[in-house]
Amino acid sequence: MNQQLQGMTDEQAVEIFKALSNQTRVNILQMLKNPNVHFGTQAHIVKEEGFEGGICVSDIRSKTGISQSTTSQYLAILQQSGLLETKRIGQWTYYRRNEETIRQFEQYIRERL
Amino acid sequence: MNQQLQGMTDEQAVEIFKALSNQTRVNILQMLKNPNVHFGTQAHIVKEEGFEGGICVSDIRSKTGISQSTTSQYLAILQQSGLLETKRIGQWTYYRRNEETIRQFEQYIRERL
DNA sequence: TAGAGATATCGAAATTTCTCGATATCTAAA
DNA sequence: TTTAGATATCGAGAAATTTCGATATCTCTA
Repeated sequence: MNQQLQGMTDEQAVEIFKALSNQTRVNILQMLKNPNVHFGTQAHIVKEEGFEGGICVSDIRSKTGISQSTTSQYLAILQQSGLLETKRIGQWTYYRRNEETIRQFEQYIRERL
Repeated sequence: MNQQLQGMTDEQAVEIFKALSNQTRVNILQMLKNPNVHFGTQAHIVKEEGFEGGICVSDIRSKTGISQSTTSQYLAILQQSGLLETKRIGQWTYYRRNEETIRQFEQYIRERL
């Protein structure tokens, strides 16, 4: 049975709940929903290289009020849960939402919770 | 602006994420979705007093493999987050899902996350 | 190849969560 | 009113999370 039919496991869902059990991490996910609104024209929003909408760590940090190391860790937690995807381009690491996981998470809540 | 239009706050949603960041508590919420399936005919499923579908703490405990005190605490966490509602009838405390909160939570995930 | 900027990782202290057994409280029944 | 059963609360030790500053690593450029 393939992943499309199977959907998300309970374990994956609990990892996502853990990732979201922190207001700052929820805020990060929400800000990345509309990068153009939350990050100004001076921000480095990726428009090429097949990673459109990606925002670099320091731009995200400047919106959160937490330290650089905590920002990096929070982004790793969100990425490991599947909610974000990441790509290194040059010296920057860009993060953006993984809409496919978010869609599966919505489906889990709707059908399995 | 009333609650219906306003929807759930970020703070309420984070409380729910915390409540669900534990596999046993997720299991409890899932079992309460279909009490007749998960709790046998010997279970005390409320059918009167306006609290249909409610299950008492000891029946829930017998399905979870955790201690009585932990079961009681987990149910309190779920109730305080709004996911469960509770009613004392005689010497039993019954818990059941609060489908209205769950619906608002689904809406939050869909529209705000 | 040395330096600067961006990000990741490490180590640690403070706080929170997990989970239990013991005990207290509440209710019905003898 | 004493007892028994159901549930809640308390106190505590172990584990996990939070969050930081310091430091390491990576990449571009001088």
